[in-house]
Amino acid sequence: MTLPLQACTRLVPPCCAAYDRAMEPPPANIKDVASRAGVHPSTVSRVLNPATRSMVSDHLARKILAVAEELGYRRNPLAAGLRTQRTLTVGIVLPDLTNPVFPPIVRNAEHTLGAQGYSAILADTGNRRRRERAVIENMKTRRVDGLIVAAARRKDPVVDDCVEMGIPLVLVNRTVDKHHVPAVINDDELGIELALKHLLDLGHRRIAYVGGPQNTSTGHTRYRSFVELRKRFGLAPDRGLAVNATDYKEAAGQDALRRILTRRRDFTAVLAANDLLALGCVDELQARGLACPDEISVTGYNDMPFVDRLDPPLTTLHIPREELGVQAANLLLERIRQPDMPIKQLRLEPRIVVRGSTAPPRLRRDRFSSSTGIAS
Amino acid sequence: MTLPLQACTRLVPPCCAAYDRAMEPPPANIKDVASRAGVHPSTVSRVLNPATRSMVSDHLARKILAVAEELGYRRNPLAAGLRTQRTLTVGIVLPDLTNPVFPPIVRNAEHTLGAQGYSAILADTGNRRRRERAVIENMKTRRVDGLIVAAARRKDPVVDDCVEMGIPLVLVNRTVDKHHVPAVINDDELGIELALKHLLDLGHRRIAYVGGPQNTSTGHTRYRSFVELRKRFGLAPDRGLAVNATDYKEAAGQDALRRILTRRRDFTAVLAANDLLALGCVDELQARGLACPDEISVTGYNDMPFVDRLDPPLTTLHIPREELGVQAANLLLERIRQPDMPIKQLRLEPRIVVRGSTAPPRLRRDRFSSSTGIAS
DNA sequence: CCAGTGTCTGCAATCGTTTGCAGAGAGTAA
DNA sequence: TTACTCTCTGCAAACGATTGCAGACACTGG
Repeated sequence: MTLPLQACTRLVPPCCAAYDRAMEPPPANIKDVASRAGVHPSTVSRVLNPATRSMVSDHLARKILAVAEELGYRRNPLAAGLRTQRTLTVGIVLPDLTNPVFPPIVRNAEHTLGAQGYSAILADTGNRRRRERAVIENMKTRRVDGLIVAAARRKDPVVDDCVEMGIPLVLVNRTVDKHHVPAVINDDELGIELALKHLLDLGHRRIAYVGGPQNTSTGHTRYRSFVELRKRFGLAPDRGLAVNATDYKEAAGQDALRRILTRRRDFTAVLAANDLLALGCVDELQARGLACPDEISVTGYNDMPFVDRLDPPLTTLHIPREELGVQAANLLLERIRQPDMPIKQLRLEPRIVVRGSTAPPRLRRDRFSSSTGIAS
Repeated sequence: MTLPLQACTRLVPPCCAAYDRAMEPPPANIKDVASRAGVHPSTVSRVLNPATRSMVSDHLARKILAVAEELGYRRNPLAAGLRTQRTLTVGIVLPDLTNPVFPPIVRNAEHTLGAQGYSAILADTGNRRRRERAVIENMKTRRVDGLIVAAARRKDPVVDDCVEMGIPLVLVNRTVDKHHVPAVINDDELGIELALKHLLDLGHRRIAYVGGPQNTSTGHTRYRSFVELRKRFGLAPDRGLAVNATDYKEAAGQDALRRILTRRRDFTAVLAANDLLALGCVDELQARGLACPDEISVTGYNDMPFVDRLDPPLTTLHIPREELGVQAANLLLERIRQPDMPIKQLRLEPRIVVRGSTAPPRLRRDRFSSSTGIAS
């Protein structure tokens, strides 16, 4: 006869686990509950798992639940995850948490995930591809059940890998060029149309465009929409009035507008692809002594928190940030639970919020022609 | 003789694990590496673990590493965590991610943790105690190695529990009344002193105070500092000019100032305990047609992103947000690795940033006396 | 009384690592 | 040759839960 398998000496954990240093006993085990209730661990497991709960008689189940409660039993997610390959954990990957667009999305995603028992592990890539790859790799080895990615590029091999490996994944805010990746994004075409219409309605005709990085779907779509909508609205194409920034940051926006201003000064409005870019534009105008909106109007995109209190208050496109987070989370949960559902893409509608940074154009011929001689 | 223990049929995982649906083989495990290298799994484990690496001969180690590389082996953190009781995971608990103070803290904390192999589980309590308890409970059952808590109340039983259980924990931004909890906070006394001095230097004498919730350490300390510093600077105590808001939000700040304004109108400046409160104050002034800073100056606290571009640009106290995150993370790592080190509290110094919301006071006697009759 | 049916519970293997212990083997000294 | 060290590697028992399988048991109908 070999050693008894269940020699009941609970080994003290090998290293300095937290409860090792306190007086606390180790948290109760499924085995503890079982022996206290006089049943087998497997029965306890079945009672505690909603899906198998019906397998055990009501009377016994009630008793087991009582004992579990009494002992303060908590399921160990590591052990369970090891066995089931499910961790009730999802990864959230952001390009830049300090961009005020993202906190509301993250917050709402986290809430709705949490309500279903999922925890969110967060990573900020700082807009760097290397880091994106690294954090997603890390999340994969941590066996997350799914990913919410807000940092996607249009061509994103990391995302492709995840899709190929069958890891449930939902893109939010930005998407990739390939179809068939679930995503919750904004209707950027509509957004640009609203902004452009607004400017046209005010009477602007020469409208500059400061776009976002073309390797993001938002940057690309907004730019393309701008170009096409100009055509549709009967404006002549005018390449010189559009510059795409390399980054969704103020400095990049300022830089882009500066590049436009070095060659042209005959526009009366700037349509920016993002609030931060718009702020950069406002900075550049200010630096050159051009009044906004009196001389040049500016519009943004995203309606970040606090842009309503800026000087001037920014006319921009409001996107349903909370909704983006909630929907992304729900879509992900759906994919986790039913991986074979057809792939959904949600496109949420922005609405324009008119504030102080836009106004009808004023004739600036004089100023333009007089300043043109000394333009650097 | 019983069944051979290592019957080599890898069981297909019971449920629809990700790689189950793709063509991918299951990721290599330590046993695969071992058999491919012709050694025992334990040897592989020792090679892969830096602490035990020296136990195995260099030659063999090199070979094993090569095989691991070749098979694309990745340690399974669930299994390792189950065994070692360490998860390389820490929880970050926030009161409100949409408060712009927190993203930079989180971001930097996450980065420095990530550099050491730790992942961050994020939870936003929405400022609710119930949720705080719930998320921390959840993190504990997930066996996080430590916690960074930015949502602490002055009396916080949840925090006490963690400390008592010996779970490594670091408070950030806010602390608790009890001593001996590691924390990285601001020197609020200094901050209030700088703000008050600034206002005094400008010539203000009747200074209202809009404070934060008194159940937070920041709210409490800033209020107390304000009261004491008034005394120290020779101003008579004046209870009627100070109101503490119930929340660090604009609406609460506006409300607080409204309450002051119903009884008093003889102050020339408002010192707010937080930027959001300050914004609320500005709103209230605006609503009453009182010009800021011409009639009443306002100061904030935190130097949130974008308050420099507001109308008016907010005079406020800049806190080293990035530093807060980095230091909190480092302090936590230190505590995780050396739980018996003496407890540290870091107090970082704010500096004042003077902007457009403060100006010298103007005599408003006339206005005050004329309006006092019709004050609601 | 027996066979058949259905419900409930227990058994034991398994997920992938870690680690105390012991044994294998090489080397040295007597 | 024997005994004794010392270094390195293997063994096997954990960690805590899940689950396919089969057995126990009660009950029914013939």
